[in-house]
Amino acid sequence: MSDPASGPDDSDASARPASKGERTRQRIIDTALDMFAERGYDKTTMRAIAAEAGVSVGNAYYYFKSKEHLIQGFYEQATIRHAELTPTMLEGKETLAERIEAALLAWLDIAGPYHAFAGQFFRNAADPSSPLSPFSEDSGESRDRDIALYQEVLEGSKTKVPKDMADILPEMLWLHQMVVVLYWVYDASPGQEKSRELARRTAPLAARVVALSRLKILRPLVKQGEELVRDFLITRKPE
Amino acid sequence: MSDPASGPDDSDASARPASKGERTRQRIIDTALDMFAERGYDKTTMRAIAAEAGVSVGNAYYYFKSKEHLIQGFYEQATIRHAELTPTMLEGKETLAERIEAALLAWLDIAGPYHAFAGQFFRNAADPSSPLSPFSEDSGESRDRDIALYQEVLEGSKTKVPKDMADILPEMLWLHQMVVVLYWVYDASPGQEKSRELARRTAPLAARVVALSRLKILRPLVKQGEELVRDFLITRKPE
DNA sequence: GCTCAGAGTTGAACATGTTCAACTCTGAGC
DNA sequence: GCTCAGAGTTGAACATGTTCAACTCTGAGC
Repeated sequence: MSDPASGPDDSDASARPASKGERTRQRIIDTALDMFAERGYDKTTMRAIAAEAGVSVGNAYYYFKSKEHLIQGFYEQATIRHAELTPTMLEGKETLAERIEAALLAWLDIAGPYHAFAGQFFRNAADPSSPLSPFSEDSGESRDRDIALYQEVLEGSKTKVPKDMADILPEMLWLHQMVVVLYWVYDASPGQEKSRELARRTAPLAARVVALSRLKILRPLVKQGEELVRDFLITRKPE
Repeated sequence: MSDPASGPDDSDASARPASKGERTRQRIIDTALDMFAERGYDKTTMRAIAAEAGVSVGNAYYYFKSKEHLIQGFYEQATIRHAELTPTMLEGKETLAERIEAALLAWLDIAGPYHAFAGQFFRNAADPSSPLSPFSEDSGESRDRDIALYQEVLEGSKTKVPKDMADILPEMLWLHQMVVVLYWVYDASPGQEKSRELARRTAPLAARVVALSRLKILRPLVKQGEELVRDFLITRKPE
């Protein structure tokens, strides 16, 4: 049962001299992502990846349960870099709109090189039965990292947030990002410029919605929306 | 170039004695959907479908470019039945909230039996490079049918709709449906009861948003949201 | 009724993801 | 330094989606 292929050693980038296994694993995923970016997911066979990485096909399967699981490496790597890159871009930005925009653009910067195989990537994201979906248990770590980032986006801003919404706002902003990412996946414009435009135009809107949420007339609406998110979204990951 | 496998004869259910080809095609898709619903998408091999339908594997590929294209048959069939079923369910319903809810629940009723392989279905929906995505050219007919349905939902209601929003509202309600469908795909609750609850709770919210959109304070927000949808969503399908 | 272009059909061959029994290497424990 | 459990690795065998050259059938046009 013990799910051998989920990765013999999944641990963080601690010290540890990186066992032989860890190095092999890293070599396989690096090779795979390079090849995906270069010639696309479908065009890259497991045999080719194995050959290029200097291992046998079977060995690749020792570390990654399936070809699709290699994609999770992309998601993981992307959120890690997103978490690294965003704080720098947030510096000096004080309005919520600017900060949201910065976080979104940072993501687009990072994901850019992989746009070519993004479709294939999202194929998995949309399949709940596979453990690769951003909503799945397996992706929990990556997703949480990204949600935490939006908490930072919020906390550093001057915008006052209604107390009872503070908890779920990061989740909602993360959802907003998911929408942008979804658009990006479909974006055929050169350099995915339209996605960047979407981020730029959508960020102040999101910020304004947050600000307006304090209005009396909107109170019941906001309240219900909040409950909705709480009941239907957060429930999903029991701790 | 002429894309032979997209279906030698795609025409509507007109009279016409149904050529041999049409019948074969129908037999294949019927068999496939049955088997998908029964044992799942992955577990159903093309060989099995062909055998069960009484044709050769190659013949199945004559009618459907790939296994995934069989899934488009599902989407098509679902929207056709949705368009048939909803009007009955709308009868006597006058408030916008009730009507939206009815349309959503109708969809859930229809899709219910296929929930088991919905994940696999959405895998395609999320891949823009494949022509199966609901946003793609190929799915245009099905999607438009569904959007038209929401126009009916709106028109039959008593709620007054701001003139400048009338055009895009059906699209927005369709997007709303997409969100519910997306949730449904991930829904692991027995009988997908949570999705129905989501539809029920979300319908009045959507209706209220439509109603509130006339408020002066919200005017700029609504205006921008509308432009956003127009610029980023409707652009997609040039005519 | 005959002809023939093209629709319809076949199944073996191919491409590629995945599994598995067998082997080799590593490093903790003595 | 020896031992051995278990990590790491192999490649042939397998499963299944897809292609394609060859064949057969159909029905419009004469």
